[in-house]
Amino acid sequence: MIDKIKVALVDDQTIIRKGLIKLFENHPHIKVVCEANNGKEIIEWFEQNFENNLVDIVLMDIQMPNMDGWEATEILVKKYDNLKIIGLSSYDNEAFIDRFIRCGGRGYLLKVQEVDEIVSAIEQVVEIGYYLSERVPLSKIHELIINNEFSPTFNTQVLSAQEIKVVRLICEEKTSQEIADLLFISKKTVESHRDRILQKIKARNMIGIAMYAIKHNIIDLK
Amino acid sequence: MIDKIKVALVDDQTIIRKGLIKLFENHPHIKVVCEANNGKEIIEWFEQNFENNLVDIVLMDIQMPNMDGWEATEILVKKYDNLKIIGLSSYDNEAFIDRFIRCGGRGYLLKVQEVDEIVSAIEQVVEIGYYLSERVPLSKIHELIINNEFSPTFNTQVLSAQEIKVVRLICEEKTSQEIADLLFISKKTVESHRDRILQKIKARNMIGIAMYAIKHNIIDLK
DNA sequence: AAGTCATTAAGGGTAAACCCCCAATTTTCA
DNA sequence: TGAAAATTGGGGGTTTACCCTTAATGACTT
Repeated sequence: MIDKIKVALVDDQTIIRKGLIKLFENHPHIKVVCEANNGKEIIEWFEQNFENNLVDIVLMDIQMPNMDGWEATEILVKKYDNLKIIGLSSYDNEAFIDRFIRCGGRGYLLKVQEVDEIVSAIEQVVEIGYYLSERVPLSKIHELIINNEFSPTFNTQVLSAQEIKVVRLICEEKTSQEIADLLFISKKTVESHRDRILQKIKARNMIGIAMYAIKHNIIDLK
Repeated sequence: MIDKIKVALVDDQTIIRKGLIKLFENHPHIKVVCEANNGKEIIEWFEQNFENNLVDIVLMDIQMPNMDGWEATEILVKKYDNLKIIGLSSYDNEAFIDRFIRCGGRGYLLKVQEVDEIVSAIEQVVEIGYYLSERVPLSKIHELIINNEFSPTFNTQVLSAQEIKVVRLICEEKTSQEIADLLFISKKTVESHRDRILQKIKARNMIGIAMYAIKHNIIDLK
């Protein structure tokens, strides 16, 4: 008999983790070999436990404290060649999916999808290397392979590191002068950054920046 | 032997629903008698199935399409006296919790909490009528009972209807003049509203208004 | 009947945001 | 290595946001 597919679960929501474990408990093809609360934990687990092929598939939540699913996926696929990671998120957001695939993810599942879909996604990734759905069509995978983007590039393709710092401070209700003082640059530079951000994301004003920041997970809602 | 506690599950995420059902499958005190995808579905289910005491406890997700958990809770507790509803959310947000308790909820659980906590929350609500935690302390329940607020009052206690209209348009990157034209009032009136909103919610600028709107569910992130 | 609050509206002032222009330096990448 | 992008900074302009004040009307409450 063929070995079961060895799956690692990464999700901060205990209910999801424990629920999936129960659901896979007597499954003929799938075995859960590891669970982690967040990105940091799964990376630590791999550092302590990685021998060849201990894990085939990681089911990775995206929104997590202590390292999100994008960052963790980026790090893990770089380090462990055979590892294939499937995203698992509440948000059907194209920017989220795009970023996840660019981070090296092989598929993207929504938490509203049926349990059977998760199983077939896992099996499909093991068999053909990626999971196709309406959300991640073949054309997108193709495009990414052709453009050699099947490896980490951040959502910084849009905003640069400094621009993201400015965005974060704007979202904290800071004025340009205050941001300038905090970043040790001139007010004029902050204004340059702000204007460039507005252009890049096609926003009219700082409200648009705030909305963009939330949608693209640049800031946390707490 | 005492009857099992009859629980209804309301959550749009299939994984959560199916996971909880599996987890409660062989539980000695708990029996899942109904599952629903959203607020609308659970209300329809009750309309079709309600005979005395078919359900003891509803585990109600808050963020759902087709009627959220607040609205559904408000409607159900009004209609079915013995029904007790526990909130189940991803967000540890005081405004969310407050609103849920004001809608008639008896407790609030986070999806990151342990499965055992869910079980004891259910048992506690059956025994003493509400579930206490650090998030919903006794003082808050007390306060609500004393002020006779253990029934629906909306988050409109803070912002008025017109103010909320202004907030929504601000979040769409509209200027005061544009909002004035859309609401058929003068620009100066819009500025009055805006200034009053800033005072009420203790914000410095429109970014603060946008953040408030998101946190308090005045606008949707889509 | 008095008080509170929502809604409407206005005057006037300062500061900040917004929108062009330009340009030097450094970093990054093909 | 050479081009592109990021980072920095400035001049100068218009518009908007922000902050203060006042005030009339209507609706709801005690």
